[in-house]
Amino acid sequence: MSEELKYWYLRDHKLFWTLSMSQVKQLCIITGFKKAKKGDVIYFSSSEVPRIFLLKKGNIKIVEIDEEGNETIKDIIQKGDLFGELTLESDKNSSEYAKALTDEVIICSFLLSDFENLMLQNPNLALTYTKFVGLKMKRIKNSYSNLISKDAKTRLNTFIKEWAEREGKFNGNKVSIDNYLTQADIAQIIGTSRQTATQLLNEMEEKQLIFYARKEILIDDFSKL
Amino acid sequence: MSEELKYWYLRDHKLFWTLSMSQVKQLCIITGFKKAKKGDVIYFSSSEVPRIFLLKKGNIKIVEIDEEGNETIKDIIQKGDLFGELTLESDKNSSEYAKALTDEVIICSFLLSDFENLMLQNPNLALTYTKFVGLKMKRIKNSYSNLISKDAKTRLNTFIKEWAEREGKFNGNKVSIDNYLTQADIAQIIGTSRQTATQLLNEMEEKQLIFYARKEILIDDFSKL
DNA sequence: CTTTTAATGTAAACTACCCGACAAAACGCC
DNA sequence: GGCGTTTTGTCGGGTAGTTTACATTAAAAG
Repeated sequence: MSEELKYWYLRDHKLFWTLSMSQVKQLCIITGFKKAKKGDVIYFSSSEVPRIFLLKKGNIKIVEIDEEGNETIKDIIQKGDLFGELTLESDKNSSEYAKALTDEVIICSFLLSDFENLMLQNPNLALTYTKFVGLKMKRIKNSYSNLISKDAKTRLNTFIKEWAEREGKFNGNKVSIDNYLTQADIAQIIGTSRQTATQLLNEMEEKQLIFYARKEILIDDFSKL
Repeated sequence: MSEELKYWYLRDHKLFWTLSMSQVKQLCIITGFKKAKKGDVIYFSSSEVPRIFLLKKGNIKIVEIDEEGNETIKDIIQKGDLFGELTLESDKNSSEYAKALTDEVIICSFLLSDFENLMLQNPNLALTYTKFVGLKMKRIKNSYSNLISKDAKTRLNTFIKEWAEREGKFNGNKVSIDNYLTQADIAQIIGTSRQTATQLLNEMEEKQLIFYARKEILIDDFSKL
């Protein structure tokens, strides 16, 4: 990949619009993973040097393994999202890592320390970044409070709706979503067992609300969801 | 309350250590609620002008009411914590508000816009603040992922442990916590019904792990929890 | 085109938890 | 000190969702 292109990836992001080209170059991007296969582990939060990552292409999930070996999905990252040491504070005792959900994944990364320096020079960046983190927090809060108070059916429903809104291709009331998740993934996200997720999905299919396939999900009428 | 004291309340907070006195004065603190009774509503997130609040004394909870009128606890705020428009972005359609949990509550507040200006002048403040918000996000994430993957008993257990660590007075392995929560509050926090919470608390009492009273909770041996 | 592996479907037993209903106790107030 | 209100205690019936266990189907690998 050309030198210029690497920087362009960053400039492309809303967060860096206020910066000059030379400032962007200060961030000194290092990686550009490619062609990670589905299921590949691509990053550990406990990596030596704290970094911030930017996903340019593909989809990944952030998961955590607890003592008993149970995997919990922390986050789904999509094109354009930042992830990693977003809190500007490295957290040694968390065992989070990222798994590719799609076959082609492109990631930029820069050092946390470089980013901090840049923020000191450019208060506007700091402000934008804080709002950025704040937004992320708000999203997380929302999705979690859904998980707690609603039952599995409602959770699945809101998940599908949000997914469609974020990534679906709309065609009138019909929506098609590029499906890079298995039913097990979906189950994890909405906080239920794989079997219940399957049942609920089939239930929705019987009601002609959605049509689930491994590669694609079709919504017949978004307003009916 | 004396003018100087108001500013002192802010200077006292870690977040503002890097600021000069005159800078703190720019924030132009306005309120200082006092003697709110338990259960009193003291703040609406949808207030006219976006603000950030600082709790100087007492304890409050942030709750949200959904369409059906169900109350969900969003956060427990204690002495020294910031709350309000932390994301630097006002959110009109959220119906959050704060309720006093203790009888004496003192709150400082300043305008979001003043704070933003100050951050632009002082990048270091911006950096510290971002870390602050980040930390909050991490805490929220943790407590929520607990809610999802663990059962009620474990949830109660971790809640009590964390509570003790944050606020308990340790005396060897014995801990005493100043209890400003009802069992119904605790139930809300750990995401279960009041009855289940009562049962579990009594169960722990039978096992001599804790001794619950309305004003105080005693832990016989913290390491046994 | 066949084999292997991963993903989906289905069913029954089991259980943690919710919900309603009511009793007892503790606290605040006149 | 008595009285209303809030908080806590207790009991079952009902159910959503887990778990185990296995069948089937779709996709990848050879």
